[in-house]
Amino acid sequence: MFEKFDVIFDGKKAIKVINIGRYSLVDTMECGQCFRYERVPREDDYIEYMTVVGNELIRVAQKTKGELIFPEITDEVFESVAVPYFSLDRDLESIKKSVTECTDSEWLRSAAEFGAGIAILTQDPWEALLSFIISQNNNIPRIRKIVREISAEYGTNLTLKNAYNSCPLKRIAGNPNETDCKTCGRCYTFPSAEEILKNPEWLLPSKPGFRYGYILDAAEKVTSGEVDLERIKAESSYEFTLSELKKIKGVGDKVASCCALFGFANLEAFPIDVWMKRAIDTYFDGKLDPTSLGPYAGIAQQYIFHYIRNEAKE
DNA sequence: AAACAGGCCTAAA
DNA sequence: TTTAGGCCTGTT
Repeated sequence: MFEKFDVIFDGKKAIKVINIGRYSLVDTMECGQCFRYERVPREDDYIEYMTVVGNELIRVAQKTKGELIFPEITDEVFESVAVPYFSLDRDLESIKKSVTECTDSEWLRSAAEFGAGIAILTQDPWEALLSFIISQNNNIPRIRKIVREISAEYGTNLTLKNAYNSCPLKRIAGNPNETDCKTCGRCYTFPSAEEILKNPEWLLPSKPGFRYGYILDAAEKVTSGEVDLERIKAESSYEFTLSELKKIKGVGDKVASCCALFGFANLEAFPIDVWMKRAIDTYFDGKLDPTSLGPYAGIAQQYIFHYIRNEAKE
């Protein structure tokens, strides 16, 4: 179980968390499970990100694996937002142990060792659903751009609410205009299904292309309750999550399983995309039964995904 | 300039 | 039940 205590960071009160295994902030944020993270440039050797979670702008920094610092966060936001989102309650080491005990593959064991610091975030199901609908036949920079622009179009700017007392992203080189939040789009809340349905044409400037109809169908079915996200969460069954989400046009196995894993915490979900297909062909003789990997097959998937994409780099 | 990007839908075997 | 083409847009 993690421990937390107050520290001074950037001259202000922050919360430091320790005893979270080998938690790696970089690997967790950049393994492709979420799209709204932003790296904040720093002078020192901390790695810092900011991200919008629900109605909160969260900053998080790391210098040493297994330790996290949340600058300027209140205890209330830490407990109610940061702990669940960053899955600080999950024991990464025992998850890794479970995965390695479920396989004979030396390659997968190496992948698990390599990716032991990856935590599966617990994202908002609706935002995850839309993000992965947008992700299809698309690349990550553009996915992130579309999500940002949709947020800026509909959402609320959280900059002023931030105790940082200014935009934490002023230091980000990619921000085209330091004073124009709408153009930057990084500090906005994500719109609800109802909000999108009220002004669907606001989606168009982000150029979602053929995904436009899919987003609309998702918004309609979620608003009407035909796809009941609350109930899916309550049932907490992977099979049920998949079958419900696949009622939405544009949601197939891959998008549904990503949403199950990253939005509904169905940790046995095993999304198979082109990268996974390649990995299975190359390292598992073309066949790998996800259920054989146990209750944390989804984390195994992340190990594999992360390993094939980064193995050569380190 | 053609192919591809962390898919899915539809039509046709 | 499986397979090929097409799809918006942007980048290489």
